[in-house]
Amino acid sequence: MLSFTEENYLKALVQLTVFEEDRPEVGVNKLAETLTVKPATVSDMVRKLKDKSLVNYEKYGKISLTKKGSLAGMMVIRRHRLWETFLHNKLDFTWDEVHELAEDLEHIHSKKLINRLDQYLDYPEFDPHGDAIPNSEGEIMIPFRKTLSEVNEGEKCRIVAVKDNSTEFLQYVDKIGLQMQDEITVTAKEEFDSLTTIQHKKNSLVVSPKFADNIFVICAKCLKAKECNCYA
Amino acid sequence: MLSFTEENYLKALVQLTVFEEDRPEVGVNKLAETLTVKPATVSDMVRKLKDKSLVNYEKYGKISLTKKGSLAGMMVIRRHRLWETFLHNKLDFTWDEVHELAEDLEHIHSKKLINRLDQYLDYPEFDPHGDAIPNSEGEIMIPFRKTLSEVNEGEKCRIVAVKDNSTEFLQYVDKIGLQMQDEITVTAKEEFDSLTTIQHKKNSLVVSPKFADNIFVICAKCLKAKECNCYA
DNA sequence: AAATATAGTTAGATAAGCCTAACAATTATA
DNA sequence: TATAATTGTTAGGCTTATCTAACTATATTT
Repeated sequence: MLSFTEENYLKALVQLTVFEEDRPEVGVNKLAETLTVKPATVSDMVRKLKDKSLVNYEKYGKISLTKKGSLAGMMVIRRHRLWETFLHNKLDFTWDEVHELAEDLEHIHSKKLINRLDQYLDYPEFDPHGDAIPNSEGEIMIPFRKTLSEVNEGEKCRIVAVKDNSTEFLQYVDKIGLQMQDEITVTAKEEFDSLTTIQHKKNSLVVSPKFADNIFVICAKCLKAKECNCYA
Repeated sequence: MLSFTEENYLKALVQLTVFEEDRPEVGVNKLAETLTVKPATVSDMVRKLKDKSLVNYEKYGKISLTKKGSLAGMMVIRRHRLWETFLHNKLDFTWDEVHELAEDLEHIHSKKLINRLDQYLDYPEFDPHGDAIPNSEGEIMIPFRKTLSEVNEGEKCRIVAVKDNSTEFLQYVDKIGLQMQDEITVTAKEEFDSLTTIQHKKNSLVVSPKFADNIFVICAKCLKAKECNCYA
């Protein structure tokens, strides 16, 4: 049985090596930063995870997940995202409130519980932030998507997810009126200060690069995104 | 913020001093036994709880809850019983499965979460085992009830709760066909071996004293039980 | 009241997770 | 390539929650 802490290490590793970066390995410092602990702590812990065959690691080398570790991490993410969906869909929590609560709920281990919850929610594919929910085998759809920053001028796209799950960011998205599945068009990209202007419904909005980096979209051109899905 | 462990100590103390015994204090050994830890461990922990003003305690004395400790313990029990009700009513878990899962869920602290859950469940008064659920102020109805063992020969009563929440006991109750709110009549009490014979629907059942001690009933005579309720 | 039994305490250990401070290895750069 | 910067490791400490073993206080019984 994995501890609360071990699970958080594995979850962070999945996030860093599967979701965020394309390289399936990560250094001690990066992991420490993600978990807001000191590198010394990670050094110790990674040795422990290696002993349990959850990660591959050699002194002074990079950290990567074994199949076992990856599955365990993926299950934590499955639980997290299912609870988020429950809180949002059934208990009417706003999308900026659910992440923090799910940080605790994700550590409840019962497989039966989580599968019942999945059923109760009618097998949702995405959580309230637009992230795919791994299935009970730990497989996840990786949708073909990019950040708003990567969209070319003139292109039309659909907002499908957010990268940053912080309250501050999510409330800001609410404030300017954007919602998941909304269609937008990039009308201008300013070279000088990297501001992006988008057309959304009847309004024209100007967003910062920091903002645009944290919005995931699927472009009109590849709306057959479903066909591009793959499993991690 | 209380730790997982501290909460379990407080919960056990509420159970021992409010629900089970009438004396509002308990010894180190008894508490240790309840928590399945060694008395030495309790000795240490109780000192820590005293420092936090959660219990009253003097060396070699008895342990009792302060108002603060009692409220905290009651909230753990509220969370436990609401989660049990959720698991049973919404996720279709059987009554013998819910206790164990709720042991983990009860430690999720968010007051907002638990109050939303309460609302979602339509403010249930009792959990699946017939135990009253403390309200958001930590108040609880103590129903006027007794164990089946205490019922006199010839008396009619209604099953309202079980004392033992173990899978084994609950499955046994299921097996012999008893359900909460069922009416039964004590038709015989054998002096020699303390077996109790009850009439239940069309059947006559013989139950052991161990069994009868773990079934709570309200007698026909005092069916105005609601009027006898008090708050702890 | 003395002897015994029960109940409770203390001291010293251990394991998990974290820290700081000092050091070592690796990588980048002049 | 030598030096500097970055990255990672080790040693030693701290806290929480637990244990065992030895001891002490209180309660019961003869």
